[in-house]
This record gives sequence, structure tokens and C-alpha cells, in this order.
Amino acid sequence: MIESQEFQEPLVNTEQRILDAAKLLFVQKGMDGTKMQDIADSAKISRTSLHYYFRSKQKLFEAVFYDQFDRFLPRVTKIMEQEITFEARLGQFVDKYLDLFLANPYLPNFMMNELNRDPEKMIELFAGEGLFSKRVREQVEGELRLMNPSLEASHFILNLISLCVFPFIARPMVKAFLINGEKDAFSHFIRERRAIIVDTLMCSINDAK
Amino acid sequence: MIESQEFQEPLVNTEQRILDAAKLLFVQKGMDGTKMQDIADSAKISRTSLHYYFRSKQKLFEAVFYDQFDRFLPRVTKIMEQEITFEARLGQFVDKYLDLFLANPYLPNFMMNELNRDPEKMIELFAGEGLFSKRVREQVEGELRLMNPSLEASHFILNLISLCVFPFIARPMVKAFLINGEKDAFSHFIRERRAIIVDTLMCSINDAK
DNA sequence: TATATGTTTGACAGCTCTGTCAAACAGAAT
DNA sequence: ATTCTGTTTGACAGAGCTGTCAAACATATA
Repeated sequence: MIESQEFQEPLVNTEQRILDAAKLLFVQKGMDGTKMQDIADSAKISRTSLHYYFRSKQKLFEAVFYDQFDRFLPRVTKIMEQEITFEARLGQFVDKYLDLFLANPYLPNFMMNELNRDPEKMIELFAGEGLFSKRVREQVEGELRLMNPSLEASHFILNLISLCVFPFIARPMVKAFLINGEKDAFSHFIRERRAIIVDTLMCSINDAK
Repeated sequence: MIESQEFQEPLVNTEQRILDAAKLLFVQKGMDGTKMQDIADSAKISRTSLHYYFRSKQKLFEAVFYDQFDRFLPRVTKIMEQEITFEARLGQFVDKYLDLFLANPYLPNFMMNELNRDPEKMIELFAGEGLFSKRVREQVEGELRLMNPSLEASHFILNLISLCVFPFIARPMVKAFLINGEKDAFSHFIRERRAIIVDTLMCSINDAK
């Protein structure tokens, strides 16, 4: 058997084209609102071919889901382990997530939809990961206690996540009302937020009231 | 014709029972994921009766939608017009929204789903209302400029909305990881947030860096 | 009692969606 | 040329969902 790989790619990998099309449609119209025909059309293949690649709609959805989910939990341990100030670590964390969402604008919505459709599945998947892991959580609690004992870690973490994630969830709203529709205005606006989020959170810590 | 009203209500108003059931299902499973049969079962009537009350699924959905939407835009002008400090007004605003969402826990998700399903419809409906109205917006801009000229109103408003709304959108997550599943823990947690949100936002203003 | 109005239901027609199959097609290996 | 593998497609069967209709039912009025 002669090894004759790398000959595929008609124009661009069909499987990836399907995943891209499916992701977009699943996010916009939901799992049930999206028909296999829609995905096939969008990927420029026949619906039967779609079934050839992903046997069923459920399987396709799961493929899209896990593909997205894996991106959602970048290892924060690297950030946590660094011997730098709390503020610097916070900055890195915010950076990482804003960049992630800018590169994958549909990720937050996708995750929130699933969270409400099937909370138990999502909670199980999230359990012990990232900010929800015991280790990270306890470290944040310890550091916060030193700086401002009256500020509960739960609220601080929720503030952090809210400020990072919500603008993407409400993106059409932000685009329409908070920025003036210039080209690339949204990503510019988000990059401005990096410093704003860090400042806001830091001063909520330092504000020993 | 003798006026013989108020004789209906078998046990409780059927129409309202339908709306309640439909709201819950539409939020959890989406418009397309919800079948008329599901709603009928949940409201304890036959599917045909459901059609009798709301001719079509679309009409039922719209009824639910506008019923929800109307709650979503409490008149903030009353708050804006009061001659009180900025902080006091901010507090009233946060109060009003947290109470609203506590009483209608599915509202934020419902609105965000629709925002992504049909952004133009939502933007049109929101335009000029509440925080997005020109009047309110300019007042906030003016007041902020006096206190901290380097803080843009867009970011401030987005921070405010993020901190108020996101915890409800991610509610299952908050319940699972940030509070320890006690009875009424969520609403208690949210009431704690009232002061935290106001403090956080105020100190982001005062922090003239 | 008879009649009118409002409500509920079972049955049906029509449509849409999914998933399968067998056949056609393309290209590489023999 | 033919054989084999992987890909694409049209056609079909089956299931589920919506919306309508006519008939039954309940209740109040005349």
C-alpha cells in the first residue's frame, strides 16, 4: 500500500465547511430551528451528503457542541500559577477571554443556550474546570481576603464573568446603540473594555468601604 | 341585554394558564423546540382548545412575547427625573431591574434568545426606549462627564446592564457554583448584589485615574 | 323546553423534516 | 479496462406537527 495522503480538499475541507455552517445556524436559530436542509444549503452540498458525513442531526450537533466547548475552557491554571500581581493576572485573564470571544463570537451564546436547554449537562461539564475548580476558586478567595475581606469571592467572580461575557451575548444591541456602526467598531470597543474591566474590578477591591 | 359578566374561571383563567405554560416552555426549549401539544399538556387542555384560544402557534408566541416585552421596559423616566444624587438614582435603577428579574426569572433569557433570532425586530422595538432613548442617554453622558470625563458613557451603561442581567442569564451556573444550593439562596444572593453593583459602578466613576 | 353562545374534543388533511437505500459518479489502483 | 473506495445524489418511507372542521358538550337566556 503506497501512502498517498493529502489529495482531498475539493476547494476547502467539506467536513469543516459543514461544521462552520452548522455552528452559525445552530447559534442563530437553535438546534430545533435549524433544518438539515438549511445546513446542507449553506455548506453547498446535498442534504444526503450531510447525512453521509454526520449520520444524524444529533451527532452533528454534538460534534459542533464539543468543538465549541473545548475552546471555552482555556487552561487558566497557567495564568493562576504565575508569580505576578493579582491585577496583572486579572488582566491576562480578561485578555484571554476577550480574545477568545472576538475570535469566536458565537461561543457565548451557544453556551448560554445550552445552559438553559440542559442545565445539568452543562454543569457536569463545567464542574471543576477553570474558575469553577476548587483550586482556582480557593486561590482567588485567599487573595481577595487579604486585599478586601468584605468582598465575597462569589460576587467578584460573577462580576468578572458578567463584564467579559455579556457584551458578546447582547452584541446586536451593543452594535446598534452603544457604538455608531463604523467598520470594526465592535472589536475596537471590546478592546477598549479590557482596561475598563480591569480598572473597574480592581477599584471595587481597593474600595475598602 | 343584561350585563352578566364575571362567570368564567373554571379553576383559574384558561387563557392565563396557557400563557404561563407557553412562556415557560418557549424559554426553556425555544419557539421551535416547543410543540403545541407540549403547551396543551402543560395547560391541561386539548391541543384543539389551544388553537381555539390562540389561532396559531405564531400568534401564541407573539402574545407571550409582547406580554414579556412590556415588562422589560419599565419607565425609567420617573427615576431619571428625580432630583436626587446620581448614586441614589443608580440604586433605584438597579433595584427596579433586579426586582423585575427576580419576579420574572425567564425574562432575560427570553429577550436574549429573541435578540439573536431576530436582531432587527428587537432593535426596532428597543429603539428610543429606556436606557437607549436619546434623552436618558444624554443625561447620563452629561452627569458622567462632570464626575469623570475619561469614563465613556457607553462603557458605563454596558457595565451596568451586564452586572444586572448576566447573573440571571447564567442562573443555573450561579446556582451550581457560586452558592451552595440552600433554599432561596439565589434571590438572597441577588439581593446582596444590589449594593455590590452600585458600589462597583460608583467607584469606577470616582476612580479618576 | 327550546335556543343561542361559548368551549372542548376526535378525526382528518396537508406539510415538513429526518434518515435510509440503491444507484450513479469520480478517481486511483490493479 | 475493470475493480475498488469514497462521495454525491434522487427517491422513498415513516414520523411528527400544525391547523381546520364538524360534532358534542355545557351553560345561560328567552
